[in-house]
Amino acid sequence: MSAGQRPGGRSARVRAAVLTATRALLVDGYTGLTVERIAQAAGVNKTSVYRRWTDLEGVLGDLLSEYASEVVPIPDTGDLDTDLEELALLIRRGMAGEPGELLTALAAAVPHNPRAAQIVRGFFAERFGLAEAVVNHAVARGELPQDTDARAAIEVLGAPFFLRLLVVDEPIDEEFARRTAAAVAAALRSGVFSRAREPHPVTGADAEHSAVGDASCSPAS
Amino acid sequence: MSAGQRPGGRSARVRAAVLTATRALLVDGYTGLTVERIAQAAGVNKTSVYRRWTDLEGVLGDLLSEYASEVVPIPDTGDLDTDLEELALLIRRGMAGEPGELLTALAAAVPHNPRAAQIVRGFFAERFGLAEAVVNHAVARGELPQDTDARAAIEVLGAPFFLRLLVVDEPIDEEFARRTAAAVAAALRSGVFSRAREPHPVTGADAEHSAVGDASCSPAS
DNA sequence: CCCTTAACGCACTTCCTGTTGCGTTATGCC
DNA sequence: GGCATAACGCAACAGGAAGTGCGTTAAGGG
Repeated sequence: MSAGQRPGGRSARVRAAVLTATRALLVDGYTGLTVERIAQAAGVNKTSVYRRWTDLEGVLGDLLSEYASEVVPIPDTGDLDTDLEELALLIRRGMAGEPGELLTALAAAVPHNPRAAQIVRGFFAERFGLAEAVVNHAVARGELPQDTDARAAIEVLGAPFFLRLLVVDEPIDEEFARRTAAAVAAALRSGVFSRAREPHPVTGADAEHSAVGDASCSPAS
Repeated sequence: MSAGQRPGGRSARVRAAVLTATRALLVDGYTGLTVERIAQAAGVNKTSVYRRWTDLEGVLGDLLSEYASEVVPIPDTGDLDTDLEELALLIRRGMAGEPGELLTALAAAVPHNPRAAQIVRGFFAERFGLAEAVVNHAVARGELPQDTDARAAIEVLGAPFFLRLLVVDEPIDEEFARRTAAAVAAALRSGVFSRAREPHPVTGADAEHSAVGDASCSPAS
């Protein structure tokens, strides 16, 4: 197998040095992060960085893909609430340090950098895809309707974290994570995420709100 | 009253020209948007732009504050589900065109521009604050517990929209808006957003909003 | 109508990112 | 060990956006 061209010591060393330096620079903020600075911190010439990654976002993307390749244990405790809560806490921890800064930096580049957009979207697609298992397990256990839209539920679960990370300046604490998870669990149980959305089949606790609209209110004119 | 220094025709004209030009440039994407380009499109020298706004983000912020000053009618139909759904559709429409591009551009600048961060956060704080009324009205009607955290609920409602706007590349359609609104409604009813959160009273087969029935039927608004 | 001066336009400089050409190093293979 | 060449370092360059000094225009009050 041809591993690139010449992956011998030096190339690997440069790559490692650059990624390590980038990580180090990321911890104290993305502001002013530039290829030149990274190269300097890595003890490498910026030309090498441009040659290998072509872009600042390329470096960040490479770094992100390292995190993406880390196997995260998707919770599977046999209980939907517990699984969602642990998942939320997992997301929270994942955003706490470097990955958070990394995502912030890449997300900022999305509007004017197609490659950055592709990288971030790919990351999300993969992570969300994995997380769907939590919902699908509950479906398999019969806790949720068969036609539950797992993807949509996970999106609602993850979104508040990113709002806080990217825009709002409020802490992403455990309380926040637990509450968000509980909200999604409640929504799931209500049947809102059924693809053919009809009032809850769950627990036979009929009582729809859809009844409100039709019969009782006959619009006069 | 001293309106600045000399608000006579020219200043106002330049200001209007710049903002209009910026709007026009925003519609076909934020990419490559720069002070120089705006000035050129406005038939104005870039020096004037820098003097007045000091920054590209300054111009965008000014534009955003115009949108912020537009009065949006917070839904108040007497029914939580309807209110939330209309609110979601309002958010959707608000993100459809220029404001969406505007928020995207400013959000991208947040990580490396404190002023942009302040502007965006201020915008969100105001808008979210207004939207809380929808929840608070429901509390006042007795549909929701007294200690419901309106802010948290609105955050969960709005977040998915921004995730799609800023990161993910999926359409923000009406179906999406309705589903998100329904999810938040379900979560609210489950008591998840009570500040003193107690283990689910969920699926309160009884706890029906039978009270809703009459209120929503207020004839001929 | 004139005078003061706020606000603008123009040309220029500065700064920083990203690129290129070329000589140098050291890897991988014989 | 020696050779071909991938990969790197260095320095100079290009391009574009931010910022500045100064002369010019026109608002607004007398």
